[in-house]
Order: sequence, then structure tokens, then C-alpha cells
Amino acid sequence: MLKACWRMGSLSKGKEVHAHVTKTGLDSDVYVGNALLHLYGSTGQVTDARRLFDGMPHRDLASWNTLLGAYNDNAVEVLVLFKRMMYEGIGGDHISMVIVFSACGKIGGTEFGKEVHGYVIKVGIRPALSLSNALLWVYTRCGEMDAAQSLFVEMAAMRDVVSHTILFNGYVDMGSIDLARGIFDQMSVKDLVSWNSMIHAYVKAKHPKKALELFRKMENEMVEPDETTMVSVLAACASLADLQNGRLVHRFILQNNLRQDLFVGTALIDMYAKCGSLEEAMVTFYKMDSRDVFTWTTAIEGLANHGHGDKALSLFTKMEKQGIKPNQATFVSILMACSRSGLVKEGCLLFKRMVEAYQIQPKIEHLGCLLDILSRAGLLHQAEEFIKLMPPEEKIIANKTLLSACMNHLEYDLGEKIANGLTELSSQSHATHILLSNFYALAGQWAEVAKMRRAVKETDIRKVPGISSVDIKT
DNA sequence: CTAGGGTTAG
Repeated sequence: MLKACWRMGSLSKGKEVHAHVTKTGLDSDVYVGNALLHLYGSTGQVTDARRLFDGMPHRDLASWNTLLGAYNDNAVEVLVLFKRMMYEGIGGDHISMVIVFSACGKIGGTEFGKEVHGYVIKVGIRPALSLSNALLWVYTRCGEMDAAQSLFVEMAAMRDVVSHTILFNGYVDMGSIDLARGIFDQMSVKDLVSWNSMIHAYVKAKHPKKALELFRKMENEMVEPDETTMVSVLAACASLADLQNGRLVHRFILQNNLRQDLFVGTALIDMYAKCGSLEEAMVTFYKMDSRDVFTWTTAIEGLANHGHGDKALSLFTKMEKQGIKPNQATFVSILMACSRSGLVKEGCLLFKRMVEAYQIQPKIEHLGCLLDILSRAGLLHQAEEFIKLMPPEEKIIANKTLLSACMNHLEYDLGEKIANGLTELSSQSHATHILLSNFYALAGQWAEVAKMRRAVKETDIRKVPGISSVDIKT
């Protein structure tokens, strides 16, 4: 009965059964208890699962494993619970270990993983395939590809699709995409996940054409794509700015009855916006029946990139009204919108709100946007003050931005101050010398210009084009 | 009861 409930994912029916079982006293049975645990765990009711577990008169290993499984999204809780298991003298089996290893991989800590590995050897749990795969995953997640490779070799007799996929994804994370492809091509059995992984790897590595090529190959081999495939393929179209192809993919999604979930919807919005069709992006946005912070941020970014700062702002306001909490990426988009559209006051207020109301630590992207906003508006002294708040390693680039702004606004005095600072701060970079040379030329300080030209010649033998002409933006 | 894949940012 309870099995039927969890297969249907019906929590309410399960609760009815739970009540009935409690009345008849059947709930003291371990099997019934475990079934209930699974029901709550699989429907995301982790707190209920925990309460039930704590109140169970009898528990067996399956009860512990089921609770571990319920905590699968919370790696720290898994490790805490496992420590308690060891403390209470409950020896885990290979199922517990798979969950625990997975948690170690998510946290990325090798120490605990190694500790657990030692425990597995000590207790003598047979390294079943699932356990070896989980360990393989821990190694790849911790960047220990040598260890992963040798474990993979040890597993030669029992490797499956999952082992291969874990290994080549490890190489992808290291940036060795060709190595990854080599493993992928050698796999005699490929499933949906391995295809999706390899396609996505090309998208991540900025090889969108190869991603699309592989997608076609997947179709030729009659493997049915799913939503995850579509997200990667849409991202590939977006980075190629290939609207025709993007529309074809959209049609493909509709024709094959693939779900337009949050991921697919967001990828569609991004694709249309990046391919230049803001209208289709916004139609997609408004058609979606649920939207999360990614969806909103993507739409705001699209509006910003198309120069609609005002619309981006009102969408941001709408988002807040709907109770969606913006994150740091949202603020990058909205500040970018302000910077592009010259919305000085709004940009400053939003920056303030980000720090004060949302307690988001400004990252260099945010600082850069605000600096841009101030510089373009000619608020150069405020920009100068602002640079003082930036981390030292960003000050050079920030001062270059400010110096360019000084040139655009013909602010020689401040410009000279910045230029002097830059001469001291800066490494002997070409770009800096050229910028300084241009500034001094604009300010009519020919002695300094000569000095900078000499510096340019010293740092590079190559002739730098354009050095003798002064670029004045009008 | 367990393991591998997906969305935002010059």
C-alpha cells in the first residue's frame, strides 16, 4: 500500500495510510516504518522523515540508509548522520557508503572521503560497482585524476556506462576535453546521460559547433533527447547567435512533447535574447507558468543588452514584488542595464540596496558597473573615491577606466593625478603606456608623451600601430 | 534504500 503511494508520489494518500497504521499499531513494524520513511524522504519531507526515524522503536540498516537517502540533497547532514552511525556502532553497507561518498564529492573534501575509504577497507565491505563508481566520483570531484585513472583501471572487469561518464566528466572539469571525447568515443554503451554530458562539455568549453555536431550524431544514433539535452543545445545556438537553428530547436521541443520546465524556459529566453530576438524572448518569458531567479535574471539581462534599461528596471521591480529574491547575478544584469542606459541615480540606489537590503557582498563585476556609471556621468571625483574601496588587484584596471573617462570629459587635473598614480602602480604594460601617452598628448604635455613612447619601445620591439595618432572621442 | 548530465554574469 505504501509502496503504491510513493510510486505515485502521493503524499496525502500516504499520510492517510500513516494515520491508519498508527491506529492499528502496525507502525512499530520495521518494514512499515521504513516504507513510511521512504515516502517522506522521496517527497522532500525531510523533517517528517527525521521525526519518524527518531520515534521508531526498531530500526535496521535499511532505516538508516533510507534516512541517509532522504538527506541526499544536504551533504553536511549526510556526513553528520554517518558519524552518528559509526558512533552508535552501526556498520554501514555499500548502500550507505555510496550516499556518503556522494556527499564527500559534493563537499569536495578529500580528507573525509579518504577517512571513509579507509573505513570501507577496514570493515571489509565488498567494493561493488556502485561503490567503486561513487569513489571514482569523489576522486574526480577533488581533482585527483591520477587516483581516478588508476581506480578506473582497477575496475576494468566491471566498469559500466556510469564509470566511463564519471571519468570523462572529470577530464572535462580539468579542461582536457579531447581526452574526454576520446573516452566517450570508446564507450561501447552510451546512454542519455553520457550523450548529454559530452554535448554540455562542448558548450562549457565554448565549442558550440561541436556541441551541435554531436547532437546531430545523437539523433542519427536514434537516442531520444530529453530536456537536459535541449538546454545545452539551446545554449550552443545562443553562443553562435544562430536564430534559425534556435527556432528549429524550439519547434523540436514542442513537437516532441518535451517539458518546458524552468531550465528549458530560461535557456529559450537566453537563446532568443542572445540571437537578437528580444520579442520572442519576452513572449517566452510571459508564457512560462513559473519563474525562478534564473528566469527573471535572464530576462532582465536580455532587456539590458538590447538597451532597454527602463524596461529592465521595471521588470526588476516586478520581480521583487512577486517575492523573488534577486541574487548577485541579478544585480550584475540590472547594474549593467543602468550603466548602458545612463541611469545614474537608479544605479547608485540599486547598488546601495544590494549591499544594505540584500546583504550581497559586491563582486568586481558590480564595482565595475558602478564605476562605469559614475565615469560616464562625469562624476569623476565620486568615481575616484569609489576606487579606493576596491581590492588592490583591481585598482589598475579601474584607474584606466577612470583615466579614459577623464579624457572624455576633458578633466586634466584629475587625469594627471590618476596618470601619476598609474605610472607608479602599473606594471610595464603596453596598453597602459599607450593610454598614458594618449592622455598626455591630449593634455599637451609633450615631454611626458615622449617618455611614454620610449617606454613603449623598450617593452616591445614590435611597432605598435596607432601610437602616433591621438584618439579623441567626440 | 544507492552512483553519472541541465538555467543567469564583458
